[in-house]
Amino acid sequence: MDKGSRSPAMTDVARLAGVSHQTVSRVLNDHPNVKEQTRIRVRAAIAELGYRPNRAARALVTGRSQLIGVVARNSTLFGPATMLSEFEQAAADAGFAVSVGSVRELDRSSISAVVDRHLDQRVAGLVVIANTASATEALAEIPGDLPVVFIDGDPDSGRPLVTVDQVAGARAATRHLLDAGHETVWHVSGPTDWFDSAGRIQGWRQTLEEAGAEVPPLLSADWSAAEGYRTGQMLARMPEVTAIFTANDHLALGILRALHERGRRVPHDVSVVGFDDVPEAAYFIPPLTTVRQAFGDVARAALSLLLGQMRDENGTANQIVVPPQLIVRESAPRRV
Amino acid sequence: MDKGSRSPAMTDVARLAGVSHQTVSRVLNDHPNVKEQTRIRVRAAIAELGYRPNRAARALVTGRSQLIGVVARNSTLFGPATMLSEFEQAAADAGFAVSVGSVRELDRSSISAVVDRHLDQRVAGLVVIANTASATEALAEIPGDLPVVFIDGDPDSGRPLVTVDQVAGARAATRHLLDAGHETVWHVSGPTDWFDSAGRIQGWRQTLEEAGAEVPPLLSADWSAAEGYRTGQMLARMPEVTAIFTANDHLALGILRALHERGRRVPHDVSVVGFDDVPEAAYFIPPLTTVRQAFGDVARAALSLLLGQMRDENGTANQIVVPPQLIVRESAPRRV
DNA sequence: AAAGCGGATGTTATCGATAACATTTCTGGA
DNA sequence: TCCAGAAATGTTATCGATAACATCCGCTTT
Repeated sequence: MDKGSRSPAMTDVARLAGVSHQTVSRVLNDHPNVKEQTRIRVRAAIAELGYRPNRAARALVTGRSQLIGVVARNSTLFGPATMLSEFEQAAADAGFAVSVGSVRELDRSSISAVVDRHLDQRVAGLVVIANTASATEALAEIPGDLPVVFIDGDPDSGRPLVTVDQVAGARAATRHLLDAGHETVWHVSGPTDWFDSAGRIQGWRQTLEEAGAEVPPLLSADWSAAEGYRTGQMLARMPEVTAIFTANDHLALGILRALHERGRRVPHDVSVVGFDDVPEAAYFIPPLTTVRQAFGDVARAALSLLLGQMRDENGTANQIVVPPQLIVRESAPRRV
Repeated sequence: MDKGSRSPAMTDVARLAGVSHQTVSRVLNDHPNVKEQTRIRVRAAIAELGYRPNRAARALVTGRSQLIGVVARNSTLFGPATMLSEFEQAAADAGFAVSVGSVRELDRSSISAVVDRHLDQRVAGLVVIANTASATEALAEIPGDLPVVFIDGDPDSGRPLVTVDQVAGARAATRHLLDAGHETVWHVSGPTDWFDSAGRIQGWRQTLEEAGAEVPPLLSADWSAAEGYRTGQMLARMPEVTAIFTANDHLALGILRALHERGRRVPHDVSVVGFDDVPEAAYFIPPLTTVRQAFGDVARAALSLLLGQMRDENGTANQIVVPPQLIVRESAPRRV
């Protein structure tokens, strides 16, 4: 429709509808005091011209844009990538655009730079996927009046936060292995400075202690299949290891291969449970028992917390915990 | 530093530096006609106040923001997720923010909606990750004067495009298997409406024909391990199948499991080559020979094309093709 | 019938930057 | 020494929306 030189502005709509631009603004923002008839006329003019409000102008005068900034680690890890994608969908449905700002490392200065970039844009709110404690420190950079929600952050910070219940997930995994008859369960964790890792370690340890089982030494790794493999080579040589719970599915993959190479059969000799339920986990050899995280739910919860903060000024620090779900497959059946 | 009520504006800087706000603007935009001494004074004032330009104001007056929109399928597939992440990094280094707009399906109306959202934001340019032909149609929605770069789009469109050389990758994979002594190579492709799939099919078929090898029926699937498994169950029962080239690593994973279940050894009985080189491919059972795509290079190339278009108006439709690399591992060694 | 009131609408100021034009200050030759 | 022309800087208009205030109108109330 915009055959003209530039796209129509509010005054163009106003002229066509025979009202002032302010009335157009009122219609757009659903102000109560507009006569129904006028509203209809304005709407018609908007449609006819194909008018769309200039967000830059709005942002300039209100000091706030219809933009939500996301701070995430530059990562192709399944969790964060899925989270971002889900969040964008949810935000779009609510009329918000999402600006991503990824960082290579979650250190103070990188985060500070990304937050600054977002502040430049006058984002209406910020979502921080803060897997590590170092990310939480970057709090200081964020102005107090800007709505912020953390995903996977520090549960004790008292800040609005959405997270998967890592402890419960780890408990379910460990419990499952104990119930299947194993004397104890070994755990290969993610990096210990990640909150996710910490929660999973805690759940694993608690469950063992409650069951009176011996707690084996903690093996910590990064999240990669490579480190899983390396750790697996060691575990494969230890006949007393019959049950392994890993902090994610890719670690489990590496371990499965190491066990396979050493001739230790899964689940006959060793049972393995992962975490995440990546789409291909069902096709590992053997199919992986794992803990599924509802990333979509987390993303939607984060958005709703954020929108809540943006509405009421009295942002009662709210925390939402999403329960995980154990998916049982062959690598760790109910009974060996 | 901003203890005051609101963040400092250009006039505040101007007052402190003892110049007009226009001179501040000139310093910010690197205009040539500013005395060195003045420039220094302004820079000092900027630093002292912690001033940062208001992008909304700039966007309003120039009609264009420092924002690049990305249109992508809502996807946690390794390729697209990596691409987005890499692109954001590159854009940030160049001073641009990235707004993501993901769609569930790459159909005309979804894309149109996302493009509209981006236009609302007055994006300075658009990157479309257009894996399928249907995405290309959405061209029509994009104003002619907006810089656009396609990633993985239609090579014949004549539009600026960056893509991995799928044909070359498939040729290398197929060639590798033929050189290892296989009579022919079976191919499990991705969805046939994806450009990636089409290129890989073409490279596979060409190589077989040139070698005088029989071309087996094409097996097409989606990108999932699940379909790889299903297809693999069929292939595993066919003794004449000794070499399989799959369109991505997850398909290969499913096939590996199916072969394993049927007792067909890899690579002794059957060789398998994937595509993508996901980080965990080296830890499949056995480690997967695959074709690595340099997503980082693609992202940076896309950005540079886009910036080029934004500078010169005469956007000579440029196309960049990034070569892939064959990574040889155990699933398909050089000699069986 | 006049006053008062609230609903509906219009007018003007404003946000913070760049664009366009105006003005002042340097230069280097004639 | 003076002047043209360029370099450096300043002034004012502008982008397109919302905020704040002003006005108009119709209705109730006394």
